[in-house]
Amino acid sequence: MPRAATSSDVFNAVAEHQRRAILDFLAGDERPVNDLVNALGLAQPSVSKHLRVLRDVGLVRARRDGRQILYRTNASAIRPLYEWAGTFERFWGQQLRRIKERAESSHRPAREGGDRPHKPEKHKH
Amino acid sequence: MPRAATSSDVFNAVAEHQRRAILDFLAGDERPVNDLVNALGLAQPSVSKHLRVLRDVGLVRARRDGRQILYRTNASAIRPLYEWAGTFERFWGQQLRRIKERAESSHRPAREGGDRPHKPEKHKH
DNA sequence: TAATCATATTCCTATATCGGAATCTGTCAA
DNA sequence: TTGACAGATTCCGATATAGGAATATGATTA
Repeated sequence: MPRAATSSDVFNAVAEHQRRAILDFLAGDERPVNDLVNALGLAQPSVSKHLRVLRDVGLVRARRDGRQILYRTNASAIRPLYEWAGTFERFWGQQLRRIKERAESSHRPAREGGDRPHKPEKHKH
Repeated sequence: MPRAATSSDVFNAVAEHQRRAILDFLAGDERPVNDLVNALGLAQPSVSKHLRVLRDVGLVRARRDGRQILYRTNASAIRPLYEWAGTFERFWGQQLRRIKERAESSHRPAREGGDRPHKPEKHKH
């Protein structure tokens, strides 16, 4: 089995660096494709293909305006990502605390039982 | 050029559904590999390979404890993702407002196309 | 009508991938 | 020691990819 398709969900679509750059550029207001080509320095077909992927997963919206097509980031499609990442938020502080503790205890060679019973130290035989 | 390596950055590593499941499971406290095998119903080699990717980008930390190796999610590595997604936060409300406006004006013969580029009326000639 | 601009699609190819099966490494117990 | 357990690694194969080049579609203007 190969990797999941880039257009299978937001996570896969957003994995590509250039597509994130496109979303950044298109946040706020709509722009024609050519603006992206100039701003990102990519070939026009590349931009079109990236936009296709982004549109397939709902990350951008498109609207024709005469000759050009105006794209705009659909920010709400990014929310699932934001919320998933946010579920780890409460562990950030926790982890920083743990690292700090470890750093402090490296000063003193003394080992003492902590408040939390953690598994036996890595020991070698 | 193929897709960027899964272990090239957090975004690519996290694109895979099973790896997100692993991160969810390993948030909070450390667990041996076998717990993951049982919890996710994946083959052991698959789990090991996913863990390898996650470790390469710093999303998990490993520690040997006797026969088993305990893994734990390194939540802080998820922050870049959270912060990138967060830059779009201010557009969510904005966009919801726009959608609402559009819905309200749908009573009247509103100009302005939908979310996809549709063929405009054949113009007169 | 033809010419031109703006964008999309198709064809091409090297490559990283995921899962499965088999195998290897390392640790503990008797 | 041997055996058993816990994980990691290697080999395999089908597949979706990203970029480049060439081409196609669609809209406007002369």
